[in-house]
Amino acid sequence: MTPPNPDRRSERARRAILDAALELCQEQPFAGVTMEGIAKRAGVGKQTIYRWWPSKAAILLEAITDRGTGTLDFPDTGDIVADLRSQMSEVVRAFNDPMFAAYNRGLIAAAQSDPEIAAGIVKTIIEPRVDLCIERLEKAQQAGAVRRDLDPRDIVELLYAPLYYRLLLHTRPVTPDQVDTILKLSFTGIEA
Amino acid sequence: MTPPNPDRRSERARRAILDAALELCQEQPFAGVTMEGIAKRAGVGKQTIYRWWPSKAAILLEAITDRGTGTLDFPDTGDIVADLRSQMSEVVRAFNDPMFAAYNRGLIAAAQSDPEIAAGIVKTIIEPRVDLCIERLEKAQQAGAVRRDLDPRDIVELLYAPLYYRLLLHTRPVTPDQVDTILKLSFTGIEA
DNA sequence: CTGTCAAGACACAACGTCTCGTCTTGTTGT
DNA sequence: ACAACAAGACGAGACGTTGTGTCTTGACAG
Repeated sequence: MTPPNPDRRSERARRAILDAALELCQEQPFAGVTMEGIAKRAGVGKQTIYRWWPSKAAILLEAITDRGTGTLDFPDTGDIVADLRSQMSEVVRAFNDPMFAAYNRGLIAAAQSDPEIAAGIVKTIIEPRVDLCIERLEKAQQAGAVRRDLDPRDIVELLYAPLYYRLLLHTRPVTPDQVDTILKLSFTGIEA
Repeated sequence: MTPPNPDRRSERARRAILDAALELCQEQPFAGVTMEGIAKRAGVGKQTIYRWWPSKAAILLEAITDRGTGTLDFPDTGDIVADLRSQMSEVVRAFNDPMFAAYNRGLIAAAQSDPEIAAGIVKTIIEPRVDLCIERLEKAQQAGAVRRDLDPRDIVELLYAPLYYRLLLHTRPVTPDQVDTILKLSFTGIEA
């Protein structure tokens, strides 16, 4: 009935819930994690979870953004290709970390039937990183290393989409080699 | 105990189940479809479903491949860019069909926690289409329209991944414009 | 003293297994 | 060829189990 009062919220319970959710996701596929399991592990009443979160995906999303990978920066050595390679390789490394891959796959799967989660993923995970990459690409455009008549947002998509494609469609493993391939194809073009 | 005998399987029940599954997926998100609901709609015992399929995703996968889009061909007018544009636009149209988009999203979401479904999607949906595109690209390479030092499989990924990226990450809507953008970027390259 | 907390009871829904009695299908005996 | 038969898939639904989301209780903290 009456909405909960955030001022009186227990920070201890909140952390316990986020920690428990992350732990359980490491031990089993995201689909197998339950609200009851999280409550049990966290030593918390179910009501306390339902009071603050609408779904387990929402918990995981907050847990991940809370332990924000920290710095979140984009290298700038002056060599755009080298900078992209190092940043994209970071993503490859993350996708090959079983835990991180599980988080991503689980969240994106949940997003397919939950628009709020989809919006949350874009806003808190994707967009900040895309924006950094766009900034770097704009500098490269001004430096004359990248064509100026292209929308940096489209370039980001062209570069990173193939990584997500393999992660989610399970066609081929995501490897460091793929980064080199993507960069070669997208920079010089496929036209003869 | 004893495995079921496919020779004695009722084709009527099989079709009723596939039809019911498709119907229900059109009426609600895939996550809301249940085995019991399918059985009810199909006028079928639950055991009959569990005897032949391991999960609802497996049913949907078979239902889709059964109503195979039929022809499944890749145009060849001699103009590789025009051919790619028309075929990719077909994918865009499919992704914008609410029903088809729901199927795809639901299946791919299920694939994130079910390796068999993932393998099934790749084998029966993705791969045949990728192979056709590869064939067409190889012709274009021989005709001198596309660089010969590139693996056609990588090119297919570069072209189609951005479509799936938007479909699954929900960043921007999948539009016909996107096809033009992808073709422009990937053919001429982003390097200045 | 008001509202969150931990704990768990509660009704509900779907799961996957099972048990019926019926119907279909392929085999066998005449 | 054709009936009688056995094997097994069928529709229906009961069953125990599990997770859902809400509600109740008493303790405790702001």
